Amino acid sequence: MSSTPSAEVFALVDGNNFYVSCERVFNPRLEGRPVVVLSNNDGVVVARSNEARALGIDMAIPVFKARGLLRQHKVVVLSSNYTLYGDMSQRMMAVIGQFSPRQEIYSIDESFLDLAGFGHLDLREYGQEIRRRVRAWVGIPTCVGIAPTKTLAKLANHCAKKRPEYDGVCDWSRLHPAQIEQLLSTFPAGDVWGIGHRWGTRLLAMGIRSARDLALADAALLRDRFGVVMERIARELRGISCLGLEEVGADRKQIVSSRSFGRVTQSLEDLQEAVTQYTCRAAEKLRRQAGVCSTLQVFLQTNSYKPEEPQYHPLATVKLAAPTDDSLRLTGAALSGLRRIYRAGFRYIKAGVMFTEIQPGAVRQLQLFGDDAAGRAPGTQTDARARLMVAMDRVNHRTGRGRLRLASAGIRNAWAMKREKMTRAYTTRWDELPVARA
DNA sequence: TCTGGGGTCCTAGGACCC
DNA sequence: TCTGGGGTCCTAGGACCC
Repeated sequence: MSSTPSAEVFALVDGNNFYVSCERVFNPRLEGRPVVVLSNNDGVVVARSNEARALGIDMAIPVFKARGLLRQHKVVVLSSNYTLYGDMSQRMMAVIGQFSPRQEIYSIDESFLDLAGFGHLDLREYGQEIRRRVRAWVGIPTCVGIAPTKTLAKLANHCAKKRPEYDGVCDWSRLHPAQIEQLLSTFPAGDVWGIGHRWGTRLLAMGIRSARDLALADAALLRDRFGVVMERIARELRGISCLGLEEVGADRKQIVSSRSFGRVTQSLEDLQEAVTQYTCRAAEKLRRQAGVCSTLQVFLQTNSYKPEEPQYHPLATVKLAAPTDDSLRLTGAALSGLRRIYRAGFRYIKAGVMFTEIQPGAVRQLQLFGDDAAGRAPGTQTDARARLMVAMDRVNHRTGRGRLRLASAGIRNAWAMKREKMTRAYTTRWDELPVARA
């Protein structure tokens, strides 16, 4: 594939089977065994060891569908320990960051490095050094893909992982044109970064099967049928860099807190408890990034896996009088939205709260007609509230989430997520997990 | 019986304005 | 027969990612 020479060089470093690898660091007996890690609610498989993958356990498969395979092969089943994975991620990213002045942390287990200007080095050897250091210092096995565009770096990373001859590092620029040809033509278009299930199917229908087909496809046609995103992907496959490194850990533009219930509920009281808790959780995240929010959304969902039941997926948008990070105000707004959309007679399985229109707290607009203008010294009540929020966050951080909570969060929480089933056989493993301490 | 949660970006279409 | 046109803002929804 001919490509316009690009001055850019990206490395994509990612942890192999990251969640499983984190567990193995603290429990070496898991080495060599099939292991899966489940989603937050023990609902679906979100990580698999190579051994589990070889057994045909698919990613994102619901646990109840995989139960037979899991039992038959004595697969070790673990609930997610996001505290552990988050901590391991930070350590891993810090080590990887030593290898370039510019790093983008793309996800919990993936990081792009800017290696432009490192041309004097043997980048394959450099990649091996990254792998060795992360393995030695953090304990996580990684693979490295190096290429002139991020999309190709992802593809190279995939090759590094799947083809033993690369020994964990694939440097695109060191491949012969014939090798590149061969790699691209055997790589399914649907597996290219940015092509999901829907687009993959549509591409197939157009006769575009491989990454090579996609790279060679007519750009105007792609743009017309799919939009600029697809056009960019095709260009990136041709070696033309369209996606830059996004270095700054930008603040979230939206914050979501939502969760499925342990069992369906029809009661407004249950929903009020849930919405209160989700709003407070989102507000904590908002304060952590020192942001304020002026619009939020509340949504409810019935179980769409049961089409025979009446379906209702309402969404309410609530604008606040002034941007705020105050849990009480935000909860008041969320509950008013909830009352607007709640209808009796539906079996709700999930609720959620989404903060949108987030801005930095430093530029917060003063409320013209509100607490501050009500005859008190400016800022008095606002400041007291802010101090209360800080205190609440501190207590909850130290003593566990939800220790201090609003009354409307409730105590009974009959709807709360349960783990009874999955954990029946493996609940003890929680206790067996050594706890990582900084 | 049992199907995750938290993000981003882009686009189409309606409302509104001049 | 024929019913302005263009810009902007907002929202909902669709697609993708891990």
